[in-house]
Amino acid sequence: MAEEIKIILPDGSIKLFPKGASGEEVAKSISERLCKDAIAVKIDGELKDIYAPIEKDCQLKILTERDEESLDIYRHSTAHLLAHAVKELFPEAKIAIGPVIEDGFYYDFDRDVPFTPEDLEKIEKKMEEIARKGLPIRREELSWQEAKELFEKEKEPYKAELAYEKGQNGAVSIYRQGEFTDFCRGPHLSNTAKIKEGTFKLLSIAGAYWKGDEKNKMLQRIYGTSFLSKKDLQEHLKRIEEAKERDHRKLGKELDLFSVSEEIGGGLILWHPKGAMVRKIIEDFWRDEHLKNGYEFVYTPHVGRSTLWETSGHLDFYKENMYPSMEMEHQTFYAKPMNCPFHVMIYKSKHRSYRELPLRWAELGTVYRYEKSGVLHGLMRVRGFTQDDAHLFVPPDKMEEEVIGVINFTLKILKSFGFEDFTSYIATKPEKAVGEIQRWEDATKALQRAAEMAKISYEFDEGGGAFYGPKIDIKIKDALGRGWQLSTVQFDFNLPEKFGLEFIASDNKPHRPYMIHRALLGSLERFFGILIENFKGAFPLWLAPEQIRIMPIADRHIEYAEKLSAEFKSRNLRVSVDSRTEKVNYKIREAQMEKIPYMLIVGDKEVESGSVSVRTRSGGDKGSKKISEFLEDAELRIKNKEINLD
RNA sequence: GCCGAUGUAGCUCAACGGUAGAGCAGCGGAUUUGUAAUCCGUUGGUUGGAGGUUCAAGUCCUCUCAUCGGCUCCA
Repeated sequence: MAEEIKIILPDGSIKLFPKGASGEEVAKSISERLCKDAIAVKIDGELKDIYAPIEKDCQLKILTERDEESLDIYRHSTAHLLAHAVKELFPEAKIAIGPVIEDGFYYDFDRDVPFTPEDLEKIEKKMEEIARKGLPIRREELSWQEAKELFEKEKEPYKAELAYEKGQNGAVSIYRQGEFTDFCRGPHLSNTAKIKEGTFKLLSIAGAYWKGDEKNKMLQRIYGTSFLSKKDLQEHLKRIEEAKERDHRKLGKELDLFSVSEEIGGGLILWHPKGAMVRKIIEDFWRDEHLKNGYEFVYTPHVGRSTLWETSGHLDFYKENMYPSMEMEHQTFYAKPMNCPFHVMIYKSKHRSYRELPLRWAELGTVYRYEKSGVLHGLMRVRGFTQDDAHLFVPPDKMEEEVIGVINFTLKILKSFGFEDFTSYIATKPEKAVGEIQRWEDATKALQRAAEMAKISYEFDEGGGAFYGPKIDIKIKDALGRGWQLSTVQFDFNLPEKFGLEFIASDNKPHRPYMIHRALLGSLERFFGILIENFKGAFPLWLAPEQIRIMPIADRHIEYAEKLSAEFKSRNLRVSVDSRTEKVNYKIREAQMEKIPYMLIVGDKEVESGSVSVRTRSGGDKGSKKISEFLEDAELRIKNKEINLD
């Protein structure tokens, strides 16, 4: 009599099966449908292939489309299908790795001839063909030596290398489907036919270094994605389209906000009047809030002598990110990549007493950094940018309080721009670091406490801090659910040391202050880019470069329009009059495309009754309103920084 | 920096190795208009830059710059 094993299902029920039964059989015993839908199984919390024999009593869960883990398995099998198709079409291509990533998967290949977009179509067709064949996908376990030998025989050097590396902890596994064999941990779907037509798509081709190392050979990466249903894939493709529509580079051009000129150089931003207006409003707000929160402002130069950067250490650890030097009268200067040494020099300009600490010095400081040409990207990654920087010099006993204050201040500012969803990352001490251990621990703890007090979620990035101190980075989510890192609060144990910063405490002895760098918005360029994408160029009323456009219907209404305009301007509203001899439809269409929040149409009726006909960019015709009524409403929305107009 | 793609009028895009074109914008004129494009006319280009192949180059080749998708890196 065959030995029996007990299988506990998620609902608590227990079933008996002969030893060596598979998840597939268990599923079948429950229903045919479940068996057909099964993607993989979870045995005692471990993901396994659906056909894997079960050798002992266990808890078992059959994963279907409804389970979160299923999508990754599905994608991973799609990646194998991709590699399989490529090998059939281009046998000379060597396969490297093909993992699942956030929105899909990729597979790296080594092939002398580059893949073309037409190749992608061919590969996709071949994938469908292989899927339809319904090839069983089967796992095999073997020693790493066997695996290495196998892949060497198949002339797959990358796989052989992986077999050697991964094999150092014991046995490894491979998966076969038809003629195709891949080195893989699994689990996988049980059959290529389980990958349904219309659920996957190849998206792009890109270069990628083997193992992500610049020194290694560059391989060709094919990106793709797959979903458990056609509908999910379609939705994802729509999201990609939506992201394209929101691209700040596209909108920046259309709305005449900024540009980059080849003549000036890549990564150097020209802020056009409308973009500059938004920036001015952000800056004004930023300054006002800083004043309210106990900051003082400083201004510092754009360049500084090499001796400064030697003392600060930047020429040691940051040189490859700095613009090359400038020589002048036997002295060497560098454009600043950071503001901190300048602020430190202000600190050092006289003796500091504990009575004046903490000092909080803020500056919208423009810095220049050399970025490799290939990484430049619109406003998001540039070579000259303005940080909303500040440095805090804090006595140890006020350190924690100060950190909590900074985090709260940060969140308040971010919320003003309509961001609500925050996550944070606390980066702790890396192996190579400067500063006393005690200070690292105290500072890290303070960051953690601040995150807790502010009620934002946080994760530790162990060892992820800079060598000079721990930090907390705050990420926001935008309207499309994409994460962006904006704020950062970093301790610096290096500069106070290097520059010998001190303050005289009540014991009449010199002590070393804590120095904290922080930026709330990150840089004005990147922040502006994020705002553009988040709002799809339709800035909230308080930020809109032009808030109101008045549209007289005929020439005889211009006088009235101008009168209104003058009155609005005197109340600090940003308004213009479209007095061209054009139809109202024409004027509206233009204003609408410029995403102007309010359109006020004035004709005979309005002139007579002293009113305006209000139209919003989002809600269309709002009907006629008394001027005072309109003003009151608009001004309230501005004051409250409301995003909605209707 | 590396791999690949792209670069044509202000913008969006056409043009088999054989005279560079369209729509929009701009400009001129007509139209005095009620909630997303009124009509007519018209200007505009060393085809990113530099070399080369060819009787002939926007088109083919080399170099270079920029942009795009990634890699590495990052505010």
